[in-house]
Amino acid sequence: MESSDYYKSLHSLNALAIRVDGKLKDIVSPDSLPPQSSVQVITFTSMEGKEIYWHSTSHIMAHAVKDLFPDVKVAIGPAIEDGFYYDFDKPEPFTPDDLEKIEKRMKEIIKKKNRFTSRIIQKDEAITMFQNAGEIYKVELLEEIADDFVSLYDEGGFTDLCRGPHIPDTSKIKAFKLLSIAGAYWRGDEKNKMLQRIYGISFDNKEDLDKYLIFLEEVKKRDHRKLGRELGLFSMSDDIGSGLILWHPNGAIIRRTIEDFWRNEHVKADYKILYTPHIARLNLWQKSGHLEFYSDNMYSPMDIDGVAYELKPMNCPFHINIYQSELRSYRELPIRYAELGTVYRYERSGVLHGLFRVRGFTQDDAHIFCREDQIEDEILNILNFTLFILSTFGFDKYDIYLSTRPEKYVGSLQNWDKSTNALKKALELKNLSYEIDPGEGVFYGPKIDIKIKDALNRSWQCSTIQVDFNNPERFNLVYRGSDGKEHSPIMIHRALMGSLERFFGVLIEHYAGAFPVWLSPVQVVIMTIAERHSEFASEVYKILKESDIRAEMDLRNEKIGYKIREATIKKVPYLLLIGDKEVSENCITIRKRNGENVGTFPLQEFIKNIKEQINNRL
RNA sequence: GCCGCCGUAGCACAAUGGUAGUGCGCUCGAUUCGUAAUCGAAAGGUUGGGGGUUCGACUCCCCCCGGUGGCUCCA
Repeated sequence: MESSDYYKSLHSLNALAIRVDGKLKDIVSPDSLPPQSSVQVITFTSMEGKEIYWHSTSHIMAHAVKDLFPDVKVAIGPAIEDGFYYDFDKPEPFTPDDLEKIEKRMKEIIKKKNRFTSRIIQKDEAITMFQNAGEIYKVELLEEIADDFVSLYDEGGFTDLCRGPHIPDTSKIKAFKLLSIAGAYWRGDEKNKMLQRIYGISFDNKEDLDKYLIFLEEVKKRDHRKLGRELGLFSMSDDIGSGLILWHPNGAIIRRTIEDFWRNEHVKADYKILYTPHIARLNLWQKSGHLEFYSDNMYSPMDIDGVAYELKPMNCPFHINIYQSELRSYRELPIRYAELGTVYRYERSGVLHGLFRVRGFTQDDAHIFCREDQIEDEILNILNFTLFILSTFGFDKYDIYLSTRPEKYVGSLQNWDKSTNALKKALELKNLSYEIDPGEGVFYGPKIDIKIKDALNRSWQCSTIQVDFNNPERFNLVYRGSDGKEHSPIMIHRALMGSLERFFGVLIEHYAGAFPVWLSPVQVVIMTIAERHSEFASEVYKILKESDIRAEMDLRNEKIGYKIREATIKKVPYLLLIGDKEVSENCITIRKRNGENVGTFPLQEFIKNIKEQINNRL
């Protein structure tokens, strides 16, 4: 929640009743009430109201910090998606040691069963109070509040400017943990002073905390940077540079498989596949407006024979150029150009993160040029196509956002309304629930962002569908209509996976490195018990290769247990064991990476089976 | 970019300012052993780079490079 929102509705809270599991637990009554007082009832059942627990815990943390470091100034401390934080202004950095001390002090406060009480006071009175206490950040917040009254919450002598609500008393926190310390700008603005933020989480029982800590362990285990190295998928190198990805053989196999699938499906969906250069003359970027609107993300131009060229941060101008290479008729539309286009964008060093945020990446980009009357159908098509592609990779849950007109925009209000409604209508036709992100559209048009949810229910921004009024105008795009006159086409940008790099990173974490068979770099490892089985194993290998199955052989003079362990760690879906029995019966024994011993079968039966899985993209 | 933390062999990690080590992996040798680690040997390092303090620096200080947790931004 934005800090401004956070305090915006301070005035609406005059008194608070708290119910837990339907039973009235507490009424927090203010000492003084403005004339128009009312009672707000908050009902929550145990951790259903976890934000309230988290918010209350952040107060307790701030209380503990003030106890231990009286000179620290407190800023804000809200509940967030996973836990809470509080920002502090303290000259010396907090150390991990300090975290332990703070935790210890928090436990003492919790034990005291301090009641959370609220009171409403005059804003001016509050300002004086916080000014006297030296709490300059609270004063700054207070000064922005329009109302005459504000609410304060107190717990054991720690008083904070706060809208509430809170748990009845500190003892309701049964388990908590402080997780990390990080820098954060006051009010999120880098022009402001950097404060120290402590993150934490809390629960009303210990088991849930343990579960959460296990979840964090699982997140660590799935980290694509760790798995990327262990499985030979990708790397980055100091010699090459930050944010630039080397795709190793196993990663490259997965990428190629994704690309082949992507291209085939695009051809089926009547897209034309393009290839375009990585650099273009600076003039082009001037014309497209990128130089004006996007230069912060672009690299310095290079000089080629006295002409300035620029590394491409986007593919659109190239596709537009191809559109313009001929006169277009209304009969041709929609024209759908798709490209796995590699772009380079400057990203600040601090934001780079594995495959999730890089400086060179390949977008699964497409630009659709259509008539106004086709826009709804096209968006619906794209939406269907997106959901199909995503579900193929096991993503069936999404958060969808519709971003509307920002303050700085190009195009007519009429166009904005029309296309925003088209996006809305498509979402509603598909019966997809979405949230509106007001003012978060791109300057050139509204967009739909789809955040996919992975196996751990974490959200990732990948797909985006954007309507563009800017480029058709800047490049003066036209088509000849049935009336014989020139018309301006609508342009839609879309990326389904977003970028191959980020999508790959998400895939790695989603599957925890255990890719489905069709994506697995190595689908089968054939392993022998003893050296006398090598010949038979080689025959099996040859047949599998001929069947287009990605197989490897392990003929080493090692124990079978060792070979199994190694292949299992590499997350190879099928292990084929070959010993005396298999040779004499002319079959193979199958073991899966999850440890399941499937049994002994004729090779052809296995091939038929695995091919079926691969063809069905399982 | 900013704040904090980190940088030691391919990987994971040790080493109160006093000779740089362990495990895994790699290489070699032995073992031919049926469902997650056979035994042994050897190789492998200007401790990210530069400068300083010190008789002596992996260790302390400064600058740079890179990574990392966040802030902001985003595919």
